[in-house]
Amino acid sequence: MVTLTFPDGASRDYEDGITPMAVAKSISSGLAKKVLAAKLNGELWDALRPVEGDASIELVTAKDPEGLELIRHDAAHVLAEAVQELFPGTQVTIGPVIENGFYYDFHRDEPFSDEDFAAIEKKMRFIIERNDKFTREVWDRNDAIKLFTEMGETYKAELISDLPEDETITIYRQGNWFDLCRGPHLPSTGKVGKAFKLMKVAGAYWRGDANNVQLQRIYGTAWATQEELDQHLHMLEEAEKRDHRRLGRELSLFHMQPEAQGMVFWHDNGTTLWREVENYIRRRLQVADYQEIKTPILINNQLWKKSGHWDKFRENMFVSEVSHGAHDEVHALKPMNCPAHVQVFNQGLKSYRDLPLRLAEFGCCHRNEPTGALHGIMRVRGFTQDDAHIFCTEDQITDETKSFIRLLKSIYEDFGFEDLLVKFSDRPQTRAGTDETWDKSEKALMDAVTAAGVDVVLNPGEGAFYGPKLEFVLRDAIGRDWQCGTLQVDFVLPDRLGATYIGEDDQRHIPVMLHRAILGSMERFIGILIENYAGKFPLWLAPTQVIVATITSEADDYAQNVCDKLTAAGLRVKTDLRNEKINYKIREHSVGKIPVIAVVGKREAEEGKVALRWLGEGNKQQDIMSIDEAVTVLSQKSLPPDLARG
RNA sequence: CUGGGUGUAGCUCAGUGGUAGAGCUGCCGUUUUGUAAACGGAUUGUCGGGGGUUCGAAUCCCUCCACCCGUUCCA
Repeated sequence: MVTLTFPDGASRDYEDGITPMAVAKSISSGLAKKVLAAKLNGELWDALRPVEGDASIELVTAKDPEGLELIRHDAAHVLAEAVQELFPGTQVTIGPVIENGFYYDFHRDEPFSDEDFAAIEKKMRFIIERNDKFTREVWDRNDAIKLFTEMGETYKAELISDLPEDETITIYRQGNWFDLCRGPHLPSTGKVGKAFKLMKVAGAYWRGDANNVQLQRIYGTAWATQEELDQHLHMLEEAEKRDHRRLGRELSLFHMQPEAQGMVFWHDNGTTLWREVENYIRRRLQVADYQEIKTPILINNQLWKKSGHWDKFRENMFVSEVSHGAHDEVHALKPMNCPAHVQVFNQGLKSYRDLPLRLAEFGCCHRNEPTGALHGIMRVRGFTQDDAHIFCTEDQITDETKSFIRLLKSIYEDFGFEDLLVKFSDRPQTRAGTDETWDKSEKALMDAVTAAGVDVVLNPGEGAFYGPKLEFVLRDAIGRDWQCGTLQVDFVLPDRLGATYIGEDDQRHIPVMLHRAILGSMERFIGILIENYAGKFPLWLAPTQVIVATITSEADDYAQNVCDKLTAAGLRVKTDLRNEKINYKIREHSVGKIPVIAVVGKREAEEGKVALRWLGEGNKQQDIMSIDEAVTVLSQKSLPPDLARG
């Protein structure tokens, strides 16, 4: 007899060896059809595996996150079986569940291609149709290794030998096919359903190590229902439509070309966007008591040797060698701004009264990233950081961090990002500084985030070698995460570069340096803005805010007059006097994502009015008003959020 | 860095050994237009670069480059 307790607190007795499936049947046949697995005392359990003793039980269906994971996991198994049937000689390795789906890594000499997908999917559907039961078998370790070795499945055999001694080795069977697997699984392949799709094939290393052989990874997505699959595919389409590379071209924001790989040619529109973002940050920093500076891009390698970059970062730096008659000089483009900022700090004697000293720069950095790492304007070789270094005492770390987080959150919110994830990375294996220093700086940082009321996710051992760091990740309009801001505590660099201040005790002390960025890089952040807004920028950011479009050429002079008045009020305005129908102009500028179209025809010209049409899905509403009113309304609405707050 | 894919007009793409194409954009003309595409016309090319095979190459082979998707790394 076993006693099972249900989530509602009720408990029932069942005979020994009862399965969760049988439990479900005892409740209702409808539930029995839906049940995929169970949670026994919180542990996921096969629906067909007998219960071992008293437990709390929770039945898992496709509606539960765990149920969806099982569907994806089993889809991976079905994929593996299908592939092995269609491509004999292919070895299986691992096939985990990932966000939105699953993948399976195979070893096969010939490449898979997208064209194989149709056949594989067909075979998968066949296996699912067949509805084979998943059965769990516990194996002796050596027997299992022998089994897989004899089958030629060397990867599986290797996996088993590397499992901890006390681990139970389980094999799951589906029909004639089986796989090493911890489980649990669905009752049968049929429960995987039809809402799956193979997405792409890519290379991946065995155990993620580039020194190992390369495997072929087939990615798939799987969902509980067809609707969810469709929704997911739709989201992907939406992401493609928002792709900043596409919008960058369509809206003429920027372009890139092979002669300057990983560097951006900003066009007029993109530059306007940049300038608005930069000016906004500049205003925020000014209020937050930062000083803005500008330091050289090209610096002699003597400094990089002192800072340690020449040792640690040389392969990522662009180096310039120039011959000056007899002697050569070696310079490098700065990959970071910090050493240069210390040089500014070092000018003149600093007192403790000068601290905290916050030096900010829109610093243009270059890093020689591998080609494969580049991606549009999100990951480039030449980028501008909204960088700053706060020189302070150890006691000031907490307060500085607190006010930094407050500033960062407020800035993200102004751009429409409400969701923020903060990662806390503590001491790495190889590090500089004593344990006491690390204890102190980690505590100061942690106290600060707690005081700022932010939850953090621990990222153990991922800190910089010179100190712990915070990483700020924001979530965009379609649910994607982007790492932008960062704050790093540094006890090393100020020491190396000889930064000191005179303390209250009249002695020289070494300041702590906080490296911090909010947007991260202007390029990436603007890329994120493009995708987040899908090119439909809020009025204050829009490269062109208003188009004055005429209905007939009789209104040309009047349109120019309207344009002049709006421009004089500081708005970014263009006229469209072309010999085209108003329908044509409205469509074109709507597609061009211009926020406001000011339509003027004979009527408006006679009455001294404008008809404002706001960008929006199927928005036909227009506001008719005098020119002066339009100036007032548009000036008000185009204020950046910080200025709008007054 | 490694695996796969792609590279043809400004954009999206067709063209698999025999005279380089379509749609959209742009340009010119007609149309003076009332809220998401008026009509007509002409033009548009180192077929990613280089080399090779062939009577003949966008097409086959070699090589280099860039981009895309993964992996990795990061701002």
